[in-house]
Amino acid sequence: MSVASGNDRSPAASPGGATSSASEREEATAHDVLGAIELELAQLLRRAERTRASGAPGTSRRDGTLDRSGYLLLHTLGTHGPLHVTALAERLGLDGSTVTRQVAALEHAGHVRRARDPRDGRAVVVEPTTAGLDELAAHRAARTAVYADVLGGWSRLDRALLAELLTRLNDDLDAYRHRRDAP
Amino acid sequence: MSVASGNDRSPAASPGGATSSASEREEATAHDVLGAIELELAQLLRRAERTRASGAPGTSRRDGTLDRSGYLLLHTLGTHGPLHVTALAERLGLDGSTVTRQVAALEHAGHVRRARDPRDGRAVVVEPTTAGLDELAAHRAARTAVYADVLGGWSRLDRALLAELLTRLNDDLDAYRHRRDAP
DNA sequence: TCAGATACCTGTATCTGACAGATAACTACC
DNA sequence: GGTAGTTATCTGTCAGATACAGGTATCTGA
Repeated sequence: MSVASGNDRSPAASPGGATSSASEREEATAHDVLGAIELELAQLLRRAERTRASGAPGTSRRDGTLDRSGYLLLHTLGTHGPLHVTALAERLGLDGSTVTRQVAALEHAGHVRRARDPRDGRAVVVEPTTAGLDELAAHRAARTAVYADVLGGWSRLDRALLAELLTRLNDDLDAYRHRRDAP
Repeated sequence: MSVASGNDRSPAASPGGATSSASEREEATAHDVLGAIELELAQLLRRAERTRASGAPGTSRRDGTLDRSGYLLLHTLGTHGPLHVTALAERLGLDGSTVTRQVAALEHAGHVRRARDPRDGRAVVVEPTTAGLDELAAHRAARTAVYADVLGGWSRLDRALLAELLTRLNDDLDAYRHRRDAP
């Protein structure tokens, strides 16, 4: 499990020229690490798409269980309490129409309740039902169990590191997105 | 706020083993960490899906550039050399039909070349073209640049840690998938 | 009151992938 | 050789997640 053993002889992209100074060599290394992160993330994401399509880890749906979108939406509601569709979209980083559909699906499954906001006739307050929260907990436990299996060989420290680094990565990706959207 | 303060993240025993009767507390903590990992990954993956749909980081297509699927396929070819469709599907963890279509798209764009295997008339050998490899390198540079921006505030050590942990995570997810498929 | 902003919903399109079935080619065995 | 079974690929069809555009209802301020 050597550190990022980049067994990756991509035909190009090698910073040309024999490196002379240490700083140049360091930059090349930094670049490689970024490339490795980029590649690993791409692979991770594609794998996840495949996983979602088939029924592997925590997926099922159509029988009342949650897919990832529903899971994250419900999780947001469970964490922040009842929210408007717009607020959900904002927190989830999604288009409002997408959230509308996800909420509709969750409502159909009995996981959330929708109600007009009495103080704003345009707005809809989305609130988790008890059944929804139960399903959320069960789903979360199932997903966590999968990761307990996947990460069975990891030390506690490495798991903690992964959790923290992923959190930071998410935060920084979020910041990046905002940086790009705003200006 | 570097995570890797003590640079020994080796699978050594948990530091501060002073906790004696706290096995219950430790289990709860371990569970929380798994839950955090699970949640962060779910968020990461969903974010990526959104990113793909809009045009943010490394997406463009239709003008000869690569989407993520094409990128990974081309990368596999660049790393392993010419491969059959089946071998590609196996390495990418995808259904053969999916690879067929991705290869067709890449061929249309001039990024790969297809040829019947002379030793097996059923098989098709997929090979990257020079243009494809160039595009791969350019694409990879662009994506790497995005991550250089996203991870701009990270220490070199944390980046290296992330790269390693992601690599291990991918490997273990792969192993998990095989464990589930085979038996 | 009326214009504009806001919140949500619906219609439509795209991207990615899977599964099932069709076709062509190879392999074994009699 | 002929026939059956296997394998490699392709094609048809479907589903999920999401975006964008446009529509309707509602609110807000002058």
